[in-house]
Amino acid sequence: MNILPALKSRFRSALAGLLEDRAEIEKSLDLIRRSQDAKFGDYQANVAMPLGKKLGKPPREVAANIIERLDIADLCQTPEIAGPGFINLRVKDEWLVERLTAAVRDDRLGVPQVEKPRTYVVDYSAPNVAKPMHVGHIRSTVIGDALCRTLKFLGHNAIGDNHIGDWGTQFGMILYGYKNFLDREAYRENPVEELARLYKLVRKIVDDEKTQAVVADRESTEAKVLRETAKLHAGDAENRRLWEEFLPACEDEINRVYGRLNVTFDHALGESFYEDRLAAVVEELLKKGLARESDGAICVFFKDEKGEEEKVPMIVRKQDGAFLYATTDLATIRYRMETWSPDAILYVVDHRQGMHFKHLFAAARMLGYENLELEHVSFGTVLSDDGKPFKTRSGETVGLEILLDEAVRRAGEIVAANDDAKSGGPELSPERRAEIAEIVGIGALKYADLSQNRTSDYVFSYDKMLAMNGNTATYMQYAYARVRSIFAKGNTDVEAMRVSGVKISLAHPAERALAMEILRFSEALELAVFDYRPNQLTSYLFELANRYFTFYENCHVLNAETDELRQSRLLLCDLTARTIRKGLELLGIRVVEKM
RNA sequence: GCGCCCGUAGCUCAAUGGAUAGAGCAGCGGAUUUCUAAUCCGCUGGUUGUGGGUUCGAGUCCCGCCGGGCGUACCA
Repeated sequence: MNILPALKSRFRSALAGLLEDRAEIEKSLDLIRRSQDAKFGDYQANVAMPLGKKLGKPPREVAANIIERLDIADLCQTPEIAGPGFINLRVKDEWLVERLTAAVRDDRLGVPQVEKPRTYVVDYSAPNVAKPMHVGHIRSTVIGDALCRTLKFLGHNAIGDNHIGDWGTQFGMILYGYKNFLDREAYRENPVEELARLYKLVRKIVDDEKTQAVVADRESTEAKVLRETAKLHAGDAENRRLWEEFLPACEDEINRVYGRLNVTFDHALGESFYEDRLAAVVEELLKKGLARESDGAICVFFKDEKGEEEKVPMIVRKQDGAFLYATTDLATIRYRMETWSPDAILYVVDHRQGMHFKHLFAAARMLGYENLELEHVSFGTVLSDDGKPFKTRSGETVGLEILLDEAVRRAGEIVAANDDAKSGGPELSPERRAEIAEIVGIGALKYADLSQNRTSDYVFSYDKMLAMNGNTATYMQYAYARVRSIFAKGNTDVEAMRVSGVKISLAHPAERALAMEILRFSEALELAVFDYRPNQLTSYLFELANRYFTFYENCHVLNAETDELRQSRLLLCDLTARTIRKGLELLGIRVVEKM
């Protein structure tokens, strides 16, 4: 058992004599946390202050009562009462050593599987296949993938589903463009590029018409686009044939990007998959009296807090009979419930769609999905350094691959410069350098996003993400490579060492601090999953790498005073390397042995 | 207008209602016959936009104000 659960277990027993209500006890246990400052010990229990009020006693007295009942001597040194009633706890070194020894031989590094696995559907990335992926897809893709991996590692049944946009208006744009502006030669050579050009062209025409006075007796391009979409949805043979022709090429394109990003999905059930389930959703809403016709559209209206009807409804069928993403999303919830009956569905989608999800979730509850946790895991916008949404100088959105290429190019420069500067001369071949640059560059891009609190906007900067200092993937990958190089230099048989039964020593404060952090890995994972914030994991890894380097400066490994100490420190190195590697793996970031 | 989100060090950002609000960058000062210095150690830097309230305790919760972003009926 890890530190925090162990502490909670002891406090649970101690509090049982003081409090009747089990729920109250569990609530109190949440107030046991890691100390912010080492001088207050390793962990602190803040339970006595609120309890003091409830029991009508001074908090310090309550704290003393709790300590009296606490059976913790094997785990901690004598608890101390401080300030208004904090209980400070310092874990015994013997206990840490015991846990570390267990972790050394454990593939999971001592991280337990959850006792009650839940089933999660994680809905992330969801690009429109009709247009190339761009900067706006990074966050959803990267955060969703990391959450999915972490949930799985903790023992949950997590299902990653890429709800790709393969059925909406954007296909109407392409169909219209194909029929009116196609460059056959270009299409034959690179269909995806030509379709992307057509999409942008039609999009521009539609947008331009909106700012100009449209000639009244002429149908707008937007209307023509919508008609192509409607024809596709109605089963028009030609549009259907074109759709089937376009789709595979578009999918190959996005899959190539996922390959580079090291992102995977369990399913990729796009909007078109739900095509024949949409009408039934609308019918059910009508039948149950949840939806009604308004201005020719079928709408679900919601009540606000005062019980008054909100002005803006959720439209599930348009005047022209076409369905919208609200309809698709409802059909998708139903399908997911029928197929996987999940406990939760997480939508990793940017914050601007907040109202859509508020409506969607309300509608889902009205349809009877009341025990299903529906979560909009929202995130902010990617900005450039002028504080405005990240665009090219001409105002266009930036293609995702251009970003990847530039990050990799810059990483390549850094890798080459470092290798050239090595005291023994360069040790990496040009091919190896290129492989490392790809891993470092893409890792930097992903980590920069994941290390940010997802709810806020963030400023995109190559310099920041590839910085060699600070909370970056580069720093973490470097720490990993440094640890691994010790094994290479020392000709260490790591596998043999793990089963050798060497006793780990924590005599030096830097050793102990590192050990403590290694054992906190599962805590960090639980925090990351608790409110779906991978930055909890990156913060942990940064702290771990920091403590490793402090250890590295203070505690010589290969030239340790005795062989036992050398073995002990090698084990700490091994645990550090494995924890960094596993942590980065859960973020979808790879490591290299040399850089 | 209404709704949602945000405002923390010069800059970029952390901080499940807990002790003296933390990092990185930038600035200043140290450490290298190196286990890869892409490192480490120290210093400087704050009325957490603002005014109230709740609480033993507020950056965090509630209300007002100021400033910013986003959304607001047939795109997603």
